Amino acid sequence: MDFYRRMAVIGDHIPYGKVATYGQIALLCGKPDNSRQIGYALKRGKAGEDFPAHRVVSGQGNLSGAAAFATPTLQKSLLEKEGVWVNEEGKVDLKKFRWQHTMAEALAFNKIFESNNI
DNA sequence: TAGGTGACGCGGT
DNA sequence: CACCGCGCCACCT
Repeated sequence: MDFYRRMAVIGDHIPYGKVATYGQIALLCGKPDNSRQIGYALKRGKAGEDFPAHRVVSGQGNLSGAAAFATPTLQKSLLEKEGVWVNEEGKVDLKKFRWQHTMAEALAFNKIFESNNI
């Protein structure tokens, strides 16, 4: 199974104006313990150019920080542009803005993985 | 080949 | 709240 290709599929479905956590994406990829690999993949562009990296935050709602983007405030501005509030600490309220993916969506991803053999 | 390092997460102290 | 420790694993030294 191709973790990064699965990740790219998920990235296509993270809704505009919502965020997903590393762990959530790892889970949807079928590897619940591989949250570290999500960060690694984003850093190296392994999930493709189209992946909405700015919509990925930690399990506590923290943005990735200055190092991960071209400018220290890029992720924040990208999120705010889509209506996601980011507080002074560089954190988003997950209760409000986390992508609440449904079980049906998770199953749909599995079907996509299956039919594409990834 | 062994050991260290992360855009992480969870549990414990 | 802060700071461990551990699991995880692709990639470096």
